[in-house]
Amino acid sequence: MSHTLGIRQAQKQKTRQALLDAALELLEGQSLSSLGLREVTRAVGVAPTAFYRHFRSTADLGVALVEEALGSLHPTIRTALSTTGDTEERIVRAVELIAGHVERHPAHVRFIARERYGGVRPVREAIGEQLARFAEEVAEALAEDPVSEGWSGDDLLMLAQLYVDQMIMTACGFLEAQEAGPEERERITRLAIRRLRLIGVGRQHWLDDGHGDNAGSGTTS
Amino acid sequence: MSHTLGIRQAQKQKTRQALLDAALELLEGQSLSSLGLREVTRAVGVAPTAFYRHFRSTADLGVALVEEALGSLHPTIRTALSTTGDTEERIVRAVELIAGHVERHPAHVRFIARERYGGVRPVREAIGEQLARFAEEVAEALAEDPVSEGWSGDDLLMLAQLYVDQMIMTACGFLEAQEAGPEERERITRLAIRRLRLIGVGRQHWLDDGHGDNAGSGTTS
DNA sequence: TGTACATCAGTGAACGCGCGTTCACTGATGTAC
DNA sequence: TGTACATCAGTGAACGCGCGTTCACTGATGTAC
Repeated sequence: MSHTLGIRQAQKQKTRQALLDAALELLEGQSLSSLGLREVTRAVGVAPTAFYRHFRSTADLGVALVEEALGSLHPTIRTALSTTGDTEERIVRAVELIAGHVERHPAHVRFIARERYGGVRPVREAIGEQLARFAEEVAEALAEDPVSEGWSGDDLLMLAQLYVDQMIMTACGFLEAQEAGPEERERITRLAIRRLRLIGVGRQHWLDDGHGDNAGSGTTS
Repeated sequence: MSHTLGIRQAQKQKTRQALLDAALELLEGQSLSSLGLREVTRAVGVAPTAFYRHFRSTADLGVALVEEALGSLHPTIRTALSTTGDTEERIVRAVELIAGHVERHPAHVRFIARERYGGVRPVREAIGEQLARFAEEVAEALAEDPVSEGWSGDDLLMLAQLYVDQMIMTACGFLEAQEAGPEERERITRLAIRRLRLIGVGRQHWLDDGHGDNAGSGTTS
């Protein structure tokens, strides 16, 4: 096997990753729009000019970080979606998975939360696109569920986006709780579970309450 | 009446407000953590040193902006809460009120969205505190509603926070829609209404489904 | 009303510093024969 | 295997520039008599 990437390529990847890691760490105390190129290279221990071998600008690096951060979130979402059991079990499991993800990748979560509406347009757009794709994936999984019978695709996507937004807000809650302590973490867990329960109750009675046929139409006859 | 503030005080207030206005405008394209003091004074047309007569730092100015931005949101919330009518009417009215607010104060909304999880701690904390107060206010209003009979205070606060978060996310949606066009605005409106409907359905069946007695207790017997 | 003094919002020069970007370079790695 | 040349990740000096902060100042406004 000779496609071992070559020493040069491997070293380049290593430096690139070091730049990404250093940037992520520096971003814990500031926003991407104030992150300096020299700051990042200084943290890594390379010359400022080396930065340009990997990224055009810090905004470009930011887009790479979006891929990394949401790439690490994707498997967690897929696991949550493939969980079996009754509604309550799946809710608890989902919240546990989010808590675990925040514990493993706090800087990723912070970055996404901070830059989702942040000051760097290409990064904002990259996050928006990825989250839209997550929502589609969630909607597909929801469609498999017997509870979703009779739901319009539009409504399923609406619900999926609601779940994705909840996931991110819960993750932000856990992030803030990290500074506080384990009892705050516990509080956030219980709060998130009850939020999901309430949405779940709404979901179960959506059609009973006559909302099934409003979808996509502007008026109700 | 001699408490007309005096020429000096009035002029000082005027300059202070000009600094706030200029900062808010500059923040449309960047985050607070990259906003420069000289940038702001240049935009206003005063010397950089004049800044210090009003704020200790840009973070300090940011906290003042939080008060301004959430101060402008407060009346909108109070109006939404005091709206009468059935559930559907109140939902539609609430979404209209949010849309109107975003149209009147887009920069305020953008600032809050951007800095809620932004890189400047005192600003983040100021926003968190204010939003918590909004949630309490919403919870109090919800408690008045006959639908809330039998709800624990904890659950009411949970629901109130959910509504506050929805409000902010809807506002962000309208903000993004401003760049797109009126049909996107219409889409966001319909989406937000359906989200609130779903939460409303969950709210109406919360007790039926046996969630009323879980509140505040860690385990279910 | 007029005068003498105090206050203080805004000035402007000066400082040291770190920024992003350019450029020609070096020397290890890769490739062709 | 050995040699000659090409590639290219990382270097280091240099640039012009805007930054935050300091300081002593000015002159309009406020106040006491």
